Amino acid sequence: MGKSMSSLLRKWTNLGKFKNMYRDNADRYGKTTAAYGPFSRHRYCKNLQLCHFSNMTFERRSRLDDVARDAGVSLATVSRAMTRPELVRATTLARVRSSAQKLGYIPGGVARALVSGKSMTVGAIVPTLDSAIFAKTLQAMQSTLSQAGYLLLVASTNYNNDAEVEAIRGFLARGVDGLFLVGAERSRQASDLLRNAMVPVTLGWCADPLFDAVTVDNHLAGALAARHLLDLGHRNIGMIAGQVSSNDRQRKRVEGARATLLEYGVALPEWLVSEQPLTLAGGRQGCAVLMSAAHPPTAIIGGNDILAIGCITELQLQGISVPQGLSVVGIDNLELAAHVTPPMTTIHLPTGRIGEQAALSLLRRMANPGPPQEIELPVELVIRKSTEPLST
Amino acid sequence: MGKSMSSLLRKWTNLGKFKNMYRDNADRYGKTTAAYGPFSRHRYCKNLQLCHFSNMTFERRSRLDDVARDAGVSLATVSRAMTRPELVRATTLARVRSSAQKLGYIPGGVARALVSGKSMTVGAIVPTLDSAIFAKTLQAMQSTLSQAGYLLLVASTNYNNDAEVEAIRGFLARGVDGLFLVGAERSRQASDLLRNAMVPVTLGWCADPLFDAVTVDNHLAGALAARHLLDLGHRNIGMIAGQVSSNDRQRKRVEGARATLLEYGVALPEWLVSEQPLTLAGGRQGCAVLMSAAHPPTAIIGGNDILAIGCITELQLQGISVPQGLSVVGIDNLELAAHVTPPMTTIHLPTGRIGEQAALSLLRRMANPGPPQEIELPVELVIRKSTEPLST
DNA sequence: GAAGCTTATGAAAGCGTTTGCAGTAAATTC
DNA sequence: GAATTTACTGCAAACGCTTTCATAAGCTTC
Repeated sequence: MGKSMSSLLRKWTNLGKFKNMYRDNADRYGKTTAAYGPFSRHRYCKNLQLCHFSNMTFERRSRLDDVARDAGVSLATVSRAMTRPELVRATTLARVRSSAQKLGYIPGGVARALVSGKSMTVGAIVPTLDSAIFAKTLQAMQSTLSQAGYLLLVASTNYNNDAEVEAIRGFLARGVDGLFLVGAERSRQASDLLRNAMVPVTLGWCADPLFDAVTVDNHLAGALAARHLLDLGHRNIGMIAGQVSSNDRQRKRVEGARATLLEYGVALPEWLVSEQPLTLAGGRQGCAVLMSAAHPPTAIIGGNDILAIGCITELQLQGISVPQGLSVVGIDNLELAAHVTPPMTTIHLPTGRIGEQAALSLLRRMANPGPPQEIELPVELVIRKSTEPLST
Repeated sequence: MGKSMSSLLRKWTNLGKFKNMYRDNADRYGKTTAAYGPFSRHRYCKNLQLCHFSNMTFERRSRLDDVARDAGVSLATVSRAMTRPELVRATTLARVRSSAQKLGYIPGGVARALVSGKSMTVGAIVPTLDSAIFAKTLQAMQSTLSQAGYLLLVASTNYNNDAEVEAIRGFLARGVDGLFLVGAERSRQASDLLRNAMVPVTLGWCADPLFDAVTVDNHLAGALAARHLLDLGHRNIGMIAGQVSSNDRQRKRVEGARATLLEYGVALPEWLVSEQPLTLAGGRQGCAVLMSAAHPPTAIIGGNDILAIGCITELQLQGISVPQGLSVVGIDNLELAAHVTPPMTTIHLPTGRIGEQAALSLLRRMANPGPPQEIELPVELVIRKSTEPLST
């Protein structure tokens, strides 16, 4: 109806024949909108909103102009009162604040983000949230960021590169102000996205010359574990690790161990490295594999604590006591490592500090641009009761 | 300089005396903006952006109108091509898509959120990320949400009510489309905020008639643990729990255990309940406290698995073997519970499913409003090796 | 081949903030 | 008390999209 009416109108006024009549159109839009006002999407919904837990409609959230009206000032003044109170007179400020309080005003971060270009959120992409390591890192990160008024968006990839690309794209689309990622290896597509992101990126655990990074020396962690066992006299050492082809942290740890062993003339052949999922079950499975070899090792390095603890469990089940029958050393120093029986020797990685430092790095870089910077955090051997000298 | 110039101008033209000269002002703004164009904030920065890792300036991220120009269509058409491709002609669509690809266009979610009122993010607030339970829940949640195109914002409260209020406010300010919270108890301020939020809220673990919830029967979990020990003949039972005054989950578990014991005429007095931080160390400490009593219990219930595992560790250290010397039962059924020595009897809580169901609940409620709904997930006793009949 | 439908496209009006500039009230100076 | 400076406040543009309405372009149909 409305449509044919307006096409009739078009004929009558013969407007269709004119070009460059944008102003004219605008005028008509003005009138039309006013006429259709109450029925147009925006006008109609503008002051009402459906309540999600009762199907009733309520008044919408209050905006800057509601507060302005209530306080009898302009919207701009309210905005300034909110963000730069030193610019408004004390009496006005008080009036605005009490109005805001009264109306339960909550600033609209979305609009704010649009105009300022800052969303006050950073995104973190980790392989999985369901891991003590990443959980601890994210906890530290979130806590540091929130002190600076930033919120943390999280995504997990399940160690899948395509999921990572999707997550990056999603975060970029949401306009995050910074990005945290684990490891330095990723698909070409992901790298391209990051390089063109124009958003600070900080990597965790491993470094890439293109980005900021908070790292630990994974190679050294492996080396330290190996050296400890060598020092105890072990010469037949096995390792249970994650999938080295897709996990640069695990790969470097294996390489570090291998290189150190080699210094002592001890080989770490493929068949003494069992690649397993990074779970307790994986640790047990890896242990079973290694122990079923012709010459089972006298000591085992876990690529992380979870693998090492799984390994200890399996050994105990097989009736092999730790450390008398076999020494086990882990990497990470989870809280758990100190509380298993026997308390586990492991390489301490400052997991929480990685998150904290990554947050600080992001915060710094958001404030001042500059060349990429790597912060390397120290790793350290923690000797407990799961390792002992080789009994001859 | 500019200022005094313009006040001089004001005098000369005597404009100051006229009221309602907004149109006039607008005209002058128009000219002024055009004249100052290249020096005004927006114009100046509009096409350049500082690169965070090199101090160089690059071209800004491409926008809808860049793609439009490249494809030779209007901005509106590009928008439609992105979000409702069925509305544009196939050939146009292809042209737009290739332009978008070429320019590396990433949609601006912030603007999108502003106009649509949907930010495609949901917020989750948990006591801490650094806990296997919440980590697992969030992992499941994130994974379910991301399938629906939603992103997850997280915050942690460290069991602090004020932090929770801040987090809620922050999330609301960012315009989250849904909110997930743990437990049903919170400060008055937080409740008010949630009630007026006009955003779906889903609670986890405990229910509140005002909101949707995905719960487990914490009372039953405690009861099941107690009944299991009673069935095994134990009559002197202790419990290590979190702080019941501020943690409704833990409190209900204690209450459930106590009620069930009472059915058998067994009391659970205050001195047999040790409140501890929810850590392994807390579990050990709680165990030490209980075992130092005049009549130490013959069985202990852990308010969660972490406490129970800490408890087992402490017992082993004290030379008490589990289950021969003392039975221990946990609550949660973490992956770890099956892998400690001895494998631990515990109450299975569907931790991951809580996250998954909470995500689905939020997704449902964002689509259709309705009265609050509670989904209760089953709990179940899992008997392993840490409990055995009371040896008389 | 004119009239009517249907489909594709374009112009511009918002969405709720921040902020540059202009103008006005208040404070200070002479 | 007039003139000048300073402190505050207001208007409107801009942020990058989505969507409404109008029109233009293709189709049918008689």
